[in-house]
Amino acid sequence: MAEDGVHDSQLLKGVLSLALLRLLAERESYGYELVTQLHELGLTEVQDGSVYPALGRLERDGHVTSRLVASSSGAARKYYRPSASGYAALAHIESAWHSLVRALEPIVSRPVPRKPKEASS
Amino acid sequence: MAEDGVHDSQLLKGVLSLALLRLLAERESYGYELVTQLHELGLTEVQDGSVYPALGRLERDGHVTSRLVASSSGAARKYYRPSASGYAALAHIESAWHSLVRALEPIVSRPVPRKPKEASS
DNA sequence: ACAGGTACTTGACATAGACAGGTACCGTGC
DNA sequence: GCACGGTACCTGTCTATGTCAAGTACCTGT
Repeated sequence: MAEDGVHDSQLLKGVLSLALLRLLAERESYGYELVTQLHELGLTEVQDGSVYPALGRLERDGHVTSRLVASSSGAARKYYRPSASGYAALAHIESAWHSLVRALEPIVSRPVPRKPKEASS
Repeated sequence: MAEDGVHDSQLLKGVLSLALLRLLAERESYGYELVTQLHELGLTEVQDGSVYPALGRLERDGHVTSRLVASSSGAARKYYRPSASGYAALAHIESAWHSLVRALEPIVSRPVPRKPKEASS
C-alpha cells in the first residue's frame, strides 16, 4: 500500500500548471521530458494527454513561449520557457497553493477523531 | 495584501470533499455552518453553491448520512455525518493529499530561479 | 404583513483532466 | 528498402467539479 502516486484526479486540478510552470522556471524543457519529470516526482498518474493541453493553455495565456528544436533521435521537440507573465503567474499560483496547504493543515494534520459508530459502552 | 484566501478555483477541486469529510469527522454539522467554518479556515472563496452539491455527492456516494433537524431560528437543518465508508474515503483522500503535497514540495519549496529575461549586460 | 437572517436547492456555464486515438520523425535490424 | 519501436506531439470526447446567480422556504421581530 502507500504505493501512492497521488491518483486522485480532482486534486491534480490547478496543480499541473503550477508544477509545469515551476519546472520550466528551473530550466527550459519540452512536453515529453516534463511528463517524465512529473512521474519521477511521484505524479505518476499524469498523462501526456493532460500535459500537452496544459502547455497549450499556458502558451495561449502568454505564460510561456515555445520554440521548435529538431531532434536527432525522434520527432522535433517544442521547448517551453516561462515569459515574464509566467513568472508572475507562478508566484501567484504558488502563493495560492501555500495558502491552501496552510488552510488545510489545521484540520488534516490533526488525528481523525475515530467514531465510526457510537461506542455505546 | 495577503488578504488572500486561496482564490484559485481549480486548486479547490477535490479539496472541498476532503475538507468537508474532515470537518464532519470532527463533528456532525450542516451546510450553512460548514460554509462558515470553511471561510474561517481561510477558504473564503468557497460558495454555498459549491458546498451543497458537494455534500449531495458525498451522500450519493454513501460517504455521509444525513438527518433533518428543525431549527428554531430559520429553516430546518440537514445534519451530516460520515459513514464507515466516509471514514475510509477520508483516509484515502487525505493520504492522496499528503502525497501530493510531498510530491510538490521539492519543487515549490525551492526558491524560483529568477531569470525573467536574459541578462544581456 | 413584511423585512431580514437562516438554510437548502437548482440550473446554466466554464474548465481541467482522463482516456484513447492519431500523426510524424528517426535510427536500427533484416 | 522497409518494418518496427521509441521519441514526440496533437486532438476529440467524456466527466467531474466549481462558479455564479437565482429561487424556495422557514422563522422571528416589529
